Amino acid sequence: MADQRSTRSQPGSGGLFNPKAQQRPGTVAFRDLPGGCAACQIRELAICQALSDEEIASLEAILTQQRYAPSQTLFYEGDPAQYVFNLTAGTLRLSKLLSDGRRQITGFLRTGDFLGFARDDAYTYTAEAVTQVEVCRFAITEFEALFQHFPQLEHRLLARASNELAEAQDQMLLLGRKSPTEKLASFLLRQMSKAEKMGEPSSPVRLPMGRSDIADYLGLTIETVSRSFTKLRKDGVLELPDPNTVVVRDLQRLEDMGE
Amino acid sequence: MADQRSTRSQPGSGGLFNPKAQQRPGTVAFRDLPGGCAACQIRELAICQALSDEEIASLEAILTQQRYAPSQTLFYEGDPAQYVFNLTAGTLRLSKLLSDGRRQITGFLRTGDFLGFARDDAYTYTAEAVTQVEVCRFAITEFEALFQHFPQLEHRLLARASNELAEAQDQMLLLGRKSPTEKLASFLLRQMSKAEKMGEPSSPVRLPMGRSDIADYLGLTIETVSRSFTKLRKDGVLELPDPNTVVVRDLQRLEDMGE
DNA sequence: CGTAACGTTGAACTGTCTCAAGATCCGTGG
DNA sequence: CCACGGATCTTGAGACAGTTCAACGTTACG
Repeated sequence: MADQRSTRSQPGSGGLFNPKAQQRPGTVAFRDLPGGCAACQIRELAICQALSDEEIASLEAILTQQRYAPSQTLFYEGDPAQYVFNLTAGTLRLSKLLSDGRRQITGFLRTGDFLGFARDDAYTYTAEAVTQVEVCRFAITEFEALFQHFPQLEHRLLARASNELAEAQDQMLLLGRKSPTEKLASFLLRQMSKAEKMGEPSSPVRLPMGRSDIADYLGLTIETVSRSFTKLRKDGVLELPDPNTVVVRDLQRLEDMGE
Repeated sequence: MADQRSTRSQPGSGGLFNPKAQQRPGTVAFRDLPGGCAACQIRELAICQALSDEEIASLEAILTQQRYAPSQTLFYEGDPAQYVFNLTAGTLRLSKLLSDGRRQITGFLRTGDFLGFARDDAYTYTAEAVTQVEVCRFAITEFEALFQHFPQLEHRLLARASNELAEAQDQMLLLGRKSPTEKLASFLLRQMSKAEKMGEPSSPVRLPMGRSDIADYLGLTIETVSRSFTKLRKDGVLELPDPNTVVVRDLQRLEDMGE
């Protein structure tokens, strides 16, 4: 019934049982962007997209840049929500836990994604770095104050939220009704399309997360994920030079399985 | 893409194979609200909440009221998105289909809920009436035009979207990691809290949807849903005077099972 | 070179689904 | 008023997909 051994403690993790967790060890606030937002590479991807100079300046005035090492936590489910974030580099996972340790990952975030909105002033999920991560961090109160003057910002957030909602519904269909192989195929297709959207090649897909993260994202065990990879490989749909690199050999068949 | 037929034809259904389906048989545009929005009972629940008189007037100018009979369809997944809706009475189900007919219900909507935002101008899910339903319908173009003048409206929608997103994540946790009994318990608890929020009694909960809808919402079969109900009943947690009425006998235990 | 984390594979188990039959409720018509 | 048919729900028995438990392989790193 329960997937008890939900692993979680990882090396270098600034987790609950690390006495220094409060200090977010390894987290660094830094300023290494000469020219500021104006020179930001990912402006086009993020909420900053198509904002006026005045708006950008207002955002820039209240942001702090931060770095997180792999498996470090940005915040825990239930923490009082103080900040919102814009991911400028790396991959993040959002997850929720049941009291016995079963975990569900609700999404992987990439460069350009936005996170942090909460309900009743508490985060409803945990956010952890999968890879090395860089974010722009804003105090929620300051961020929301900008809405008054820049409705465009809120408009952009609503568009993003609608999109996330549609993705969440796709994921519900996946979790509730797809077989393990279908789940994995859908997952890989989505990773590919996201990579493509960022100008990366879509065929040798690089998966930054491990099998355990994939399992908890797809509602499976790591063994079933591994077996599904093996099945797709034996069927000639994929090649796996290493566990984190997927070469698609037969896109048509992958698509047939995914939808 | 959508497999329209998917078992689900129900008596009185205005489905695809009904020759009059294009006309939405039984759908009635009506005006039976003397006094208009000003007199609307559910203003406090809906997006209209706390809008100025001017804003309400603008909304009222572009709205059409409509009625749908049980199992009638408001729109199908993939339809070009022309309208957004505010549900003023009854219960609605949102669902997505796989090509072979497997269905996932992504949510049940109640009085006061808002629906219709789409991606790329097409609806991403199907919306059907569970009970008799009444809605206020707005043309999307006209509705969005209001954002320019009334940012408050967009603010309200963002708040709703954030909330829906949090609920969607709860549902992912449910679908991916909970056992059938836990799923049913969580479902009942949520129905109870929603009923309570609308001033209805929380203990004899009325479930407007059938077992098949519950199954497709929880990612189970109807048989497993039925067996889970039976289990909760035999354990003394519930009573079931009839299949659509749930009396909670042991709330503590229900809560323990749900989370 | 040894150890630990991660991934893969195998064998057995078990929970959920599938298939099938019976029970219940409701509207309709004899 | 009661019999009938259809839809929905419940219950049972058996099959099977995915999990659990366990061992082994691989890679990275001190």
